[in-house]
Amino acid sequence: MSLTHIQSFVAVAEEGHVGRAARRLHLSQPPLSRHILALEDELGTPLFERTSRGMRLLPAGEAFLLHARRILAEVDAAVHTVRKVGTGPTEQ
Amino acid sequence: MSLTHIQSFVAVAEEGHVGRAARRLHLSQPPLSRHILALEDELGTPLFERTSRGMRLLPAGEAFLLHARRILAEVDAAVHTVRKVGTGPTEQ
DNA sequence: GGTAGTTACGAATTTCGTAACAATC
DNA sequence: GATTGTTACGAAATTCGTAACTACC
Repeated sequence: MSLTHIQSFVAVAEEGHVGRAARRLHLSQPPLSRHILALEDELGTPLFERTSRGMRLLPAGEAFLLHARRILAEVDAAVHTVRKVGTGPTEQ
Repeated sequence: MSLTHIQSFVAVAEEGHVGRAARRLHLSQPPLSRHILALEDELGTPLFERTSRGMRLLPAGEAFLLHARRILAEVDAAVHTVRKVGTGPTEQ
């Protein structure tokens, strides 16, 4: 599991479409499709239902999405906090 | 930034020593040292003070440690939640 | 036949470990 | 000189993109 995979998952979940998510991430479809497959393989369960029009979240995917967003938000918060402290009062 | 880097950071923060953290992670020292350097480079500020006996957290590192632990805990929770839902009532 | 996701495969990138280095006691 | 972290560098592993494939309207 990697942050890249998590970002990919969120993009596909939000777009409901690997192709659009790939464009949004400036990536081609195959690697993005592989990210999702790797995630599903690692978690041991499918996260999406493949329809003729795209990808629809399964219950496991809905559950993962909540955590995924929290993880990415926490990473963001970590970066901002550290940058603030790092350039803070004691720093030259 | 990757989850691997975050795990490496937490191990070094807890051990106060790259060598011990490397053994704990089943990794050799150089890659682990590089993980920390990459993290510091990406965050734009040092996280540790290098002493003659090991690594001591700087204020920026202390701040990052709180977030890092939350990120790893959230990843863990995501895995467990999805596994539970995935093998849940609707699944065969 | 058009639109969707996936698989094959070679090229580019990343990451590892051994060895050598630098610095502090 | 022993113990620490870091840099050099070649080998191994990963990840990418193009092209080809499969499946469903």
